[in-house]
Amino acid sequence: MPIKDSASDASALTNASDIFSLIATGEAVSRSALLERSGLSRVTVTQRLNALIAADLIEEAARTLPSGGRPTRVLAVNRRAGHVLVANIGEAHLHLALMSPEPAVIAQSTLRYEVAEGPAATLDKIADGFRRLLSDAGGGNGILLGIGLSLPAPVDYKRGRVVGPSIMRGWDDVDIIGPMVEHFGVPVYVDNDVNLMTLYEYRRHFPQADDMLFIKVGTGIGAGFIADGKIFRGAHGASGDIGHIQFDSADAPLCRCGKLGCVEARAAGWAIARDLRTRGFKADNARDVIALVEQQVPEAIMMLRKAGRVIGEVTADVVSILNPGLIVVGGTLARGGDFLLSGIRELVYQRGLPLATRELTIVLAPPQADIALFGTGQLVVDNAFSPAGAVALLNRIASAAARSPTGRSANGERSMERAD
Amino acid sequence: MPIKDSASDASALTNASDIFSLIATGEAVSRSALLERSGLSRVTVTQRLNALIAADLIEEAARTLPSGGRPTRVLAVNRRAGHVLVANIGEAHLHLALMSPEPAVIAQSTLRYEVAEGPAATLDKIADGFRRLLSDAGGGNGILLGIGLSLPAPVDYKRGRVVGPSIMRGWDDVDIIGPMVEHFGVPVYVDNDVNLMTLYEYRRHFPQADDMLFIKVGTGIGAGFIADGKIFRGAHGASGDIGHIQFDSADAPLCRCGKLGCVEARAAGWAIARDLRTRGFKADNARDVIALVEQQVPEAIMMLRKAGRVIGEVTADVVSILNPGLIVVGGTLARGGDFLLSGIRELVYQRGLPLATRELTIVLAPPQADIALFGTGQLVVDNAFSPAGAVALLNRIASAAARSPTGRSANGERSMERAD
DNA sequence: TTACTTATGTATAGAAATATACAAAATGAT
DNA sequence: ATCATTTTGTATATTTCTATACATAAGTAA
Repeated sequence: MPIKDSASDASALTNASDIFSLIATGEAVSRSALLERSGLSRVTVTQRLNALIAADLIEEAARTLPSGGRPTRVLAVNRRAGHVLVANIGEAHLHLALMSPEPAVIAQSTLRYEVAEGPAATLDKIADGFRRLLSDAGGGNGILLGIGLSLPAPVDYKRGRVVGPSIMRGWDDVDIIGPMVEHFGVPVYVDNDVNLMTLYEYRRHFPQADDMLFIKVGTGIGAGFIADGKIFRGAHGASGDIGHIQFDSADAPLCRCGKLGCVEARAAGWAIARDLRTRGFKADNARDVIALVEQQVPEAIMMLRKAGRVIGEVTADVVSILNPGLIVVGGTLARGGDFLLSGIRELVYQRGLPLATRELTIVLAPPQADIALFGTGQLVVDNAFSPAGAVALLNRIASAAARSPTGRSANGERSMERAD
Repeated sequence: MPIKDSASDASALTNASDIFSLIATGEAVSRSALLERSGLSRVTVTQRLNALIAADLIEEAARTLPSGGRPTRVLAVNRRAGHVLVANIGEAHLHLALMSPEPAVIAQSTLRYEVAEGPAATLDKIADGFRRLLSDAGGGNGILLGIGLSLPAPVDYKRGRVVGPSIMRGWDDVDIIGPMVEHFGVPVYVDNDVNLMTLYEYRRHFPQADDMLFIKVGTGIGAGFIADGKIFRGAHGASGDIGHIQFDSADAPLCRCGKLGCVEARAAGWAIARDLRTRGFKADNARDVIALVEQQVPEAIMMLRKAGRVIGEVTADVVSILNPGLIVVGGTLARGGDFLLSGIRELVYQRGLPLATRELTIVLAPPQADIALFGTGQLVVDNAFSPAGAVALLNRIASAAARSPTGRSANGERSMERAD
């Protein structure tokens, strides 16, 4: 009865979201793990899993796990099953990428732009860039899982909007998700770049940490926080704004935010560059500072050390308040290594209570470019593979299949073959 | 077929945890809401709900909700279905209570004790006190939902142990849950008192807030934080330790923790009492300070105002880091009202970025004694009524019924009556 | 090779949940 | 009083899931 078969297959597929999510999030990598974690019966798991495999969403990996008996077959999301589109909006350029679910870059492009262009034109430019990436890459692989945008501003994540005045002039409270959904009809996520860097460091390098503080020390200073495995965003998406915590002192420098004595004005890339310029060096931003440090210029090294202690002071406060188990220091100035880190460590261990610091690890982020972009990809994939996201995804696939009566997927025959 | 009926009833009851949890947490108060929220069919919801009503766990409230048609019947947990036992361990006394699920006190007692007695003897003393409360109250109502302990020390909530050196000398890393479970065979929860005060303020007075910061200003200073509706506890349960954040200054006072310039040493009840004594007043703790403030003693008022500004300084940092939407100030010194609050407000709005403070509300906690004790009851009830807790609870009820073949509950007849 | 172990698939009967349809109840509005 | 409206209960046939049992697969260790 081929008709009934394909009907039950389709329902098995849309009901397979729990199975899919367990595999995709790595919570269960084998059939037996699926049985345990899902609480479903062996028959049901087998049936749903077969539907996922027939639809080419899940595949058996080549490797197996030793078990003492028959080796466990490892299940994984088919990396050609889907892709994501991400954009990192900087101050002077847009960095776009088509990514696989790992996430890894399939294709990318960089576009010039200025904040002055405003949100509508910029979002159109991004949509155009996305379409070009897709067509250049032959349409990508499989289904478009979702779209992500990284912005250098506070973002109300739930509403997907920039909140408050920021570098992104003209974007305050502008709807970003709406236009992008209209263009592509897939889930769209928007977040602050530091949050996304934090997410990527966590998921890629420190997945075992439950709580993690990420400190970005670049031209500006910001922090992101992972609590209980999730990004902590605060009430209005403005959490982690440690750059503008003030310290009193006689010579408190003026910050670009207009206040006196902010951490940024004492320790950010722009502040160090400012101080180096007064000493006759040529330096405009964090990259110039690091270049001087790498040339072993004593003044630059001294200032980086001093910046470390300033950041350490505020980090000690953060440690008292949040009690993280791990602190990861990234951003351009983190390339300065121990010159930056030693000062942070010094102040944190000096000021923190023994309890909060006795099992605290402070490390440098492994050097890697474009962390925010990868983090954006990770965010989209995490959402697509979450239980709720998986439901939506499989519904999307099912309705797409219903519209094109040529078959459920590119592999209609294969599913027939399996169904027998 | 009465035999089959009662068997299917029993299975309907243990499967009813999802329904129970929805009602108990207030997520669904009517049958139609249950249908929507659970995603189950009408028949299934009706069957499970009947099992819960037959077991006297859920009842129909007298009031109904207008709907335009037939009024909606309101469902609620039968307040006589269960009770909790809670203990607040202070520095010189144990405060025990038997509570209903609201939570409201059914019976209570206060026992003298000293920290020097050590954990084993203290836990025995608590268990004895609990048993006396139970027998005095005629065994409480219904099933014992769980037990909760509030401690004036950092607690690793997941492990249920005090972590690090603290006022609770001798308790570091001692198993608390094990002995109590052995005594009573029910779930046991242990948490820090400030966290529990935070939980109660949130659930009772500000349930609509997603993110909330609670600052306790008493003899000591501490903070608790609600993130996304849950207590945020940090990696080792030491989050919220704002009392020992340091500010540099020429005259930095010595803190009882051994460091210089801590917030506590400048603004806590013990520090104000210390300063009042040097001026010839008699004051030992926060209560004495408030007594002087209420007598309009100018020096006391001045010092409370100053303390407010110190707390405001550290609160401004917390706001930058966490970006809460609501700050609630409680503890003994909060009875000082605006004398304390104005300084906090002043510094927070002065130092915080516009974005973080533009929708920030800072309020006093409504005066109420024993908030920590109520918070402990709330914690136990919240856990018992959570989806996972409801599963365990109903299993416990089912196995208790299986052991006593006289009936599922005290109301066997009634369930028969309903079954027909 | 053979025995042992764990992983995995499937047939069958039975249990549980659903969809659908209808009926009855309880209120306000006309 | 009658009607419209919403809530709530239940009977029926059907679908879906489970439990149980058995069979087979694919390694390791003797």
